[in-house]
Amino acid sequence: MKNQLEMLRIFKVVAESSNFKEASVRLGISPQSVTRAIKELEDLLGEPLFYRSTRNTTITEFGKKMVLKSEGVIEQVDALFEIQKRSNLQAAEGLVKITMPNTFGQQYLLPALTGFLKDHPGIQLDLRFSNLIDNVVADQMDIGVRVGFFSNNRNVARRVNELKFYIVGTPELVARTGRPQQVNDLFQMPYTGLIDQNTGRMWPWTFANAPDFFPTSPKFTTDDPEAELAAVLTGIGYSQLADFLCAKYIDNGKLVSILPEQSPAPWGIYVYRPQRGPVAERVRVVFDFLVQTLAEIKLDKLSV
Amino acid sequence: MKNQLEMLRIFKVVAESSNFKEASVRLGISPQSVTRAIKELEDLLGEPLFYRSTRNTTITEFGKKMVLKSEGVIEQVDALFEIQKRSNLQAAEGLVKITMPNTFGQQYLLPALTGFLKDHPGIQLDLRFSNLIDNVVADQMDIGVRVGFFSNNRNVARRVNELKFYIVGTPELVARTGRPQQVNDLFQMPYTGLIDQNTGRMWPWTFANAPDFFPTSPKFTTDDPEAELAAVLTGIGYSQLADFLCAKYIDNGKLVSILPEQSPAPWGIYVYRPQRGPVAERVRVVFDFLVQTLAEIKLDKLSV
DNA sequence: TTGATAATTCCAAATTATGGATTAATATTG
DNA sequence: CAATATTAATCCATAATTTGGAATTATCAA
Repeated sequence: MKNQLEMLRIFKVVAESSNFKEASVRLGISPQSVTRAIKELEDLLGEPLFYRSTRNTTITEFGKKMVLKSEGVIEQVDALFEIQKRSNLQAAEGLVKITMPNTFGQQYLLPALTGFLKDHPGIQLDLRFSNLIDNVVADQMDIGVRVGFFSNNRNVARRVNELKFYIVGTPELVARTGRPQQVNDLFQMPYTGLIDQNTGRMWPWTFANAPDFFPTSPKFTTDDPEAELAAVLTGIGYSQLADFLCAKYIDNGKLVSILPEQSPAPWGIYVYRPQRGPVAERVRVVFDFLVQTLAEIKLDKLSV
Repeated sequence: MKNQLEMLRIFKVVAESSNFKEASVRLGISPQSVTRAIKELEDLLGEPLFYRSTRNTTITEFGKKMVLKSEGVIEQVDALFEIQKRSNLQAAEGLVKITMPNTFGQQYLLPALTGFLKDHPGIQLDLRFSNLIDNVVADQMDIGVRVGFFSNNRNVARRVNELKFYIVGTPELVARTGRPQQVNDLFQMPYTGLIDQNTGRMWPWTFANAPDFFPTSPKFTTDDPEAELAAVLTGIGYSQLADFLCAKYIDNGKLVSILPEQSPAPWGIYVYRPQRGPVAERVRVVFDFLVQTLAEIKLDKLSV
């Protein structure tokens, strides 16, 4: 395989697929070609891109980094070759509706998007902040940003970043209760709970090497992550919080990270849009901007 | 010409040359290929890149713009593919994921690996302790340590040490039951059993010159080797234990080794890693360290 | 244990790229 | 003004590369 760019294109699709076979169908080529392209790429890069057996294919950490870079390069090349088409098309203008999580959206996306609007005077945005996954609303949206997982293949989804979770408490709290040495210790100490607005039930705490914990008797309960953060900062109890909420407090010493080695697998941050029909230019522009922006954000300022 | 990137590379050199012939010399290809590449590029872009006659070639305004963009893209692609050259030159660094057995790993590997980390500040380790052989997890690991056998030839496995097994009991127990003189005597006496987490079934006892024994009515059952050791130390019953668990107790007289001449063939301790694809330097370094370390460990302090 | 499916390897066939020979065009020179 | 020299373009046989069917191996599920 002499064609570096083609290898990257194949790699990108494989990374978005759950296995080589699926990728080969999407690409309209044989699975053999996929195998060869990935192998060639791995040889060139000197590092594996996928952990794979005949029944399982998962991307490596290195692979994840490479996808983002590859996508950038591919987009640029395609942009080069579509210059004449672009000028033919209508300019990006019109209304774009986006749904996103409350806290995360207002903290990270709102500032970026207002900046974006200055560069794209023809575009209007309609932002809906909600932690609820409401399909009726979602179906009327052009773009969505969500944390967690999708089981929905009507969408084109891009995993653009990830959220880590930390168990945290104030230094005073730690002094009072003693530092928990293992996961089980936590459940004897005061803690706060967060309601999942979708189900009305408590969010479980998850760990790398311990079963999920469903808070049964929290000192404080809310359905708003920021409120929970505020409560934790007062020293009411321990909590498992997303890095974008608590990282800065860990850095400045207001909070202490407990049992960091028990951090669960990080959650994905996804940008998605409905797959129906051709994509309007204005939607594509905003979508690409969000993907770009979110991929670059450093949510976790901690030095691990 | 299918290779967009190659076309851009040729275009770039032509733009820097005064004519196609010169470019062909610089590129080490024939002038025909240059002609074709530029023609193809112009067809794709829908616009001429050079004004040319047989005696003169000058770049168009459109061509000038394209050179700049092409150079950007080419640099990015090259940067992508030069990652490995840098990392090959540099010291090993990055994340290495290792899976290992609970007890054995924490007792022998954890101390060694934490020491290793001090000498290799660039390396991060992700250690997963499990007695389960879970392929889904295992496939995402860079290195594994296991006791026993492999049926899997996708791995590069090194047998680095071995585990011996002893039938042991407390001196009090021996005094109470009388010292077993042959294997069959054991089965009439109290004993403990260990569950194989992979199968949910009892581990058989094995002997040099007697058939395997499947504990049918143990006084005490667990799936954790350390718990079984603790039970045996209380004098509940006899057990067949790995040397790294019981050797020191035999030495200090807390346990007595029964029928040592019936010890089964020792089990291998293996360090392995997936065979596919190239091996990252950081993985190689840790792998070699583990092989080295494990080969040197004296698990059995007994003088046989 | 069997059946089904995915990844990989091998290899012959199909496709694509290559450059020598030729042709066409045009500036320079005698 | 014609002869000469030089270069781009075209044609085409050959070389090189890519492709996917068939066979192999591995793994999971029933």
